[in-house]
Amino acid sequence: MPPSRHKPEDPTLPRYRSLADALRQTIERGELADNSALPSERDIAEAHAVSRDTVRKAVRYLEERGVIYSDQGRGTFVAPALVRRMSRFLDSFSQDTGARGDVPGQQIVAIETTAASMAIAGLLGIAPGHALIRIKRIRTVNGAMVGLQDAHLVAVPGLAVDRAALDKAGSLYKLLAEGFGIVPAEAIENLCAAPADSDDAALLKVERGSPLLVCERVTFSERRQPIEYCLMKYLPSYRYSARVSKHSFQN
Amino acid sequence: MPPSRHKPEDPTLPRYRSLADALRQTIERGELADNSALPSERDIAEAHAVSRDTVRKAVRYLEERGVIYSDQGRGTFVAPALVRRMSRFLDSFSQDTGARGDVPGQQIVAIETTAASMAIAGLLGIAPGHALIRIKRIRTVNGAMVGLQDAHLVAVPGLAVDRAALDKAGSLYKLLAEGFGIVPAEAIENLCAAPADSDDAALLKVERGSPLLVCERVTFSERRQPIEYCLMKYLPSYRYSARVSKHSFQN
DNA sequence: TAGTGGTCTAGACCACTCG
DNA sequence: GAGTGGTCTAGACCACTAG
Repeated sequence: MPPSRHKPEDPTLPRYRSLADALRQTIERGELADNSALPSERDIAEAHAVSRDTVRKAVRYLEERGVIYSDQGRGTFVAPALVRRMSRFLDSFSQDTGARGDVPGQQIVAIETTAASMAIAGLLGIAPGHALIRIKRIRTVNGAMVGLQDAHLVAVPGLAVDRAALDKAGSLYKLLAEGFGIVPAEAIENLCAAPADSDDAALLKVERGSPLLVCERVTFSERRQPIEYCLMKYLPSYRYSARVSKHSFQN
Repeated sequence: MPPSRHKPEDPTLPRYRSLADALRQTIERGELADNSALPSERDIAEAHAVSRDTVRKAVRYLEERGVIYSDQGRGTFVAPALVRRMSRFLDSFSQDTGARGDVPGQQIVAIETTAASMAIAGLLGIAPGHALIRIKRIRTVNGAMVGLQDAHLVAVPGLAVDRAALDKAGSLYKLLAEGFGIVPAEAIENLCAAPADSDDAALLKVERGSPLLVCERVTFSERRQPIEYCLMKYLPSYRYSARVSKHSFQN
């Protein structure tokens, strides 16, 4: 058994993840220009004393995240910075904007218990009238208002959300994860434009009828149980970003 | 060598893809309920006379598309229909709406050659003033107007787009692929709400200032060369859908 | 023709879940 | 403890690209 000189920072991290992190760092350090070729998978395997299959896992991991791309028969290449920086992930508003170097904030408008309407019940796969915890907030970035979030949590025994706990956690998802072990794994989102109604206008301090970006989200737990329905309305200053890849399509 | 009863419809399709298609069909036929467990990977491997690794590739393929999900130590399960039907893919407007059973259409407003502004040049990684082919269209679904698309193609030798060819192909991406071998592989998108300006208002027959969903897209070829910048403005009736997964995030 | 990524195999061990 | 998915290996062959 050849002694591996590979020293994973986190001993629990699988080898292909360590390798992927190492490769990503090499790229982000600027040692490889955009669209330049990485060493071949066989060379990387030898250099890091791992099997080629492990290299392929690392390569695939980075490819899914838009960091590199492979061409059969040609090689593997560094994705242009514009693509590399982009990756759409399920994340709380707080982490999402935090990752851009901005400071997220919130003003809690209301927390109340309600009953699910037919529309929301249908989306969440629960019975109409099922208890929901509704959390309405104004979101801010660097102190400036950017939009409203109206979350409807599926009430489950033991789940309780109050102002103090939410303020302390700063993020609803963080509170759910750390306080109740509820971890979002997947979500579907639906976006469209819509005019501000009187409530929106009052809260966001814009005129009634002015344009808002409306995003509806249904979030699922790791076991694909519906967690929440969230209706978000953002001012025009807010940007929603996505990376779309051909591989997501079936051919 | 045990005789495999597996008969791939397309002989060029890799085994894991055939297997994935077979599994997907089993699910879509309704033989497996939402959140019910699939057979274990080892059982599937034996049943289909392939190695477990091939099964894992098929499982992963479907997992990425939101069709199934795996839990370590528990098993692999059918994703709920709501998630299953959702997958965001890079596609032409035509295929995108066609996949929903609607009939896409277009009215070509203008096709002209322009010079890249600094803003667009920066996004596309080309020099300001570089030639662009601008294609402005009104998009329709089932005959009803849904929005505007203003595409700016990076001009390359031999590339020519005219009304007749575009009308015939029906889709710009189809024309690019079949006519010029230019195949989009990846794109980044940026969405926000904005009020209609006078041009938008006139073309879309709405009032000036009424809300539109604005989507900016930069598309890249398989070799990550910028292909186009496209500015899209949609009426509130248009829905943009996305599936967001935790796996896209780095932890 | 040489080198690349893409697929496939057979086997091993680990981490996790659950009865 | 039995069964599951997750990782890893070593080797093989294929499909494709390029000089």
